Amino acid sequence: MMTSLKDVAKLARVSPATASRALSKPETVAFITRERVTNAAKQLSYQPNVLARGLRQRGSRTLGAIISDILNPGQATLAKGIQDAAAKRDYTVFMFNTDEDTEKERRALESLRGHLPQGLIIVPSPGARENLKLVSNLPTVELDRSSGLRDAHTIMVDNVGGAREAVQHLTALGHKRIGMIFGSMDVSTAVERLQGYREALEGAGIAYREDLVLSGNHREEGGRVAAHTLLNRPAHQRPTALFVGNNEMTIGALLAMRELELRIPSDLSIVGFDDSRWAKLMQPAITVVAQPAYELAYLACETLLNRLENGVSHQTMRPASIRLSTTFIKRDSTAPPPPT
Amino acid sequence: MMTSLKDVAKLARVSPATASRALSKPETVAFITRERVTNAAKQLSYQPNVLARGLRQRGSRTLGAIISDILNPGQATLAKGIQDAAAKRDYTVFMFNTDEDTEKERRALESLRGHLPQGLIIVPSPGARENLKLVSNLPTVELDRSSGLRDAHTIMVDNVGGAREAVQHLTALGHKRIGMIFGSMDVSTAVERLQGYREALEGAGIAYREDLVLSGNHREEGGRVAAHTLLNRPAHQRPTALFVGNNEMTIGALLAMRELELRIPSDLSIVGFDDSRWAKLMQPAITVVAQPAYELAYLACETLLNRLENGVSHQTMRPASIRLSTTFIKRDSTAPPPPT
DNA sequence: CGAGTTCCTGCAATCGATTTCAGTATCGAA
DNA sequence: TTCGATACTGAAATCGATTGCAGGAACTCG
Repeated sequence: MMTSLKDVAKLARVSPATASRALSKPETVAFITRERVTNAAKQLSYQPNVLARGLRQRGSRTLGAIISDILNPGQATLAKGIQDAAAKRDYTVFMFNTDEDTEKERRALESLRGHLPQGLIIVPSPGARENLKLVSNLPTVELDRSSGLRDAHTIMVDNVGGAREAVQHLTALGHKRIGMIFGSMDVSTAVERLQGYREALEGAGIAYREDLVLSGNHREEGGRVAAHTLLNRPAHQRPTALFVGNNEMTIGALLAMRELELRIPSDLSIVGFDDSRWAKLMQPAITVVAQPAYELAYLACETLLNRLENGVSHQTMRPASIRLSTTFIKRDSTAPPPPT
Repeated sequence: MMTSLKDVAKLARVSPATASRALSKPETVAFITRERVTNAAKQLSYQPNVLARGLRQRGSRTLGAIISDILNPGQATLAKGIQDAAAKRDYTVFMFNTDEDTEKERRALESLRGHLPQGLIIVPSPGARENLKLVSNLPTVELDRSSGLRDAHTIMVDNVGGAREAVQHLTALGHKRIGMIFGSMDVSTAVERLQGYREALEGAGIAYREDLVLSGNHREEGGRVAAHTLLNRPAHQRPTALFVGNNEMTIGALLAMRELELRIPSDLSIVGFDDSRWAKLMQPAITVVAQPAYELAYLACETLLNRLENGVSHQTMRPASIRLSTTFIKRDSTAPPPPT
């Protein structure tokens, strides 16, 4: 049913070769011939077969994108940014989800490989370093996190700075016992945010205490458990403020606080990482470190496409590492600590 | 340096033809030969070129999916359901976003067409009826909404029943003036939910009043404006309860109520359509009609794949229309109306 | 007018996997 | 021992678009 280039050529009374050139390299074909071909193509509503073209040209205008969890609004925003940027340059995207699962990531990469994408944008899972060997000569940009690969291009936010600013805000309010719930040690963003937390404490002359820092494993339930553990102590030992490393765990922390009947911000101040709809809808509205997720993803995709279209080899190009800065948004969930 | 089937064949000392058969139709090849081939394939970590295969077989194991807005958590859930179902059967998915824009939808379909997908799952935009002609012989399943095409397969929820149940809950509490914010008349779900609202009112012997029903155009801002208009009246004319047609508009309505300083549920009861994280996190938690979005999408994809693999022709198969039921979740945002 | 360009077009090869068709080897039965 | 059936294997065509190369026409310039 699909009309092929041969049909167009026949209708335009030229060879398939000429038809092909008329459509994709118009300047190499005489004006009048070109007209005949384009008309024929329009008349038959010809659509080139991407598979055939891709086979010959070794790769179609296709990108792979691997994100960690489409249900997380932040990641969904990344997905949208990638797609919009790709669509604008007339690329299509194969999108995969890993659910933070290294094995799923591997399968996604294998499946992707057969489609011969021109490039890859990935939010690397903890095991990405190994997995990415599967596609070692595919131009790749790492988004939001770093896999730790030596010559990778990465587009991330300034996690250290964002975390530092958040915790500085808390110390400036007079908090001394500030807890943190971070993701996990095998994800670079979590490590960096923890680093920012430590730097801010140090800057305020507050000693780092291991018992105030727990992993929440990036998920709501982990955040709830961690917060419960941190906060379920007598008032004089309990942290007076909490810094939470991502949006899902922040929800968990809020649930834990409700279970323990702690009030915000009178009993406890809280700052989250990642802004979201509900953060400003809550009462009180949650103070957060906002990330420019859409811009980040858009930029990652553009970076990749520029690299592809300039024909710069993956190998020779010096790895670029771009950091966008975060925005601190003060709302109503932070206040001076309760009087002792 | 993609390894091709020819390389595998050479290493296994067989012809490419045999190598191909050994991998895809094992029973037609002698055991010992098959072993040699599979070993060679593993050794070279051979990955078939989907483009070449797709070219020859006229179509790769690829599906198209078009959803309306990946940033809406409900739609993101649909995306995930589709992907999981497809991955389980070893299909890959081209995912597109329309942002409810008919023109974007058209471009997505055109782009998709060139990739020769085996099938399509679509959340139709208002203009889908026209756009879908572009791919008229592609097996298609409509998800969540109906385009109105005669012989379409659709997988939706029971919007009428869900809305009816929500409004019955309100009438049972004693509400008489119940407002509704619906999406728009050109989207089937919105029309059906409005229908359910009318049926529930009728069942309770309450007259339908046009001035209590406004369109919010599916978006947060539309919902806010509509709610503001409905609620900005003296207490004795103001609705005592509000039924909102989707999650985004519910957020808008909540913002409007905050602007007008109306308290939930003492001044006003509210029921939303679509459950979400924040609905149960809010204080008070919001009563909603929940949709089985993941199941819906998973089922849509399975339906499509079954149809494909049973080789049932698109034309002859009688159109299936599946409805899943919604779940009413009573939380704390509904209560009897304030005494007059 | 002839040689050298320039411009345009078509032939045929190519990408990688699948599949038809024909050919060889093996085995059982007569 | 020979014939036919069965089981495997390989050569070559095919899918649809692109592209290197060669050839013909037209045009320029001496």
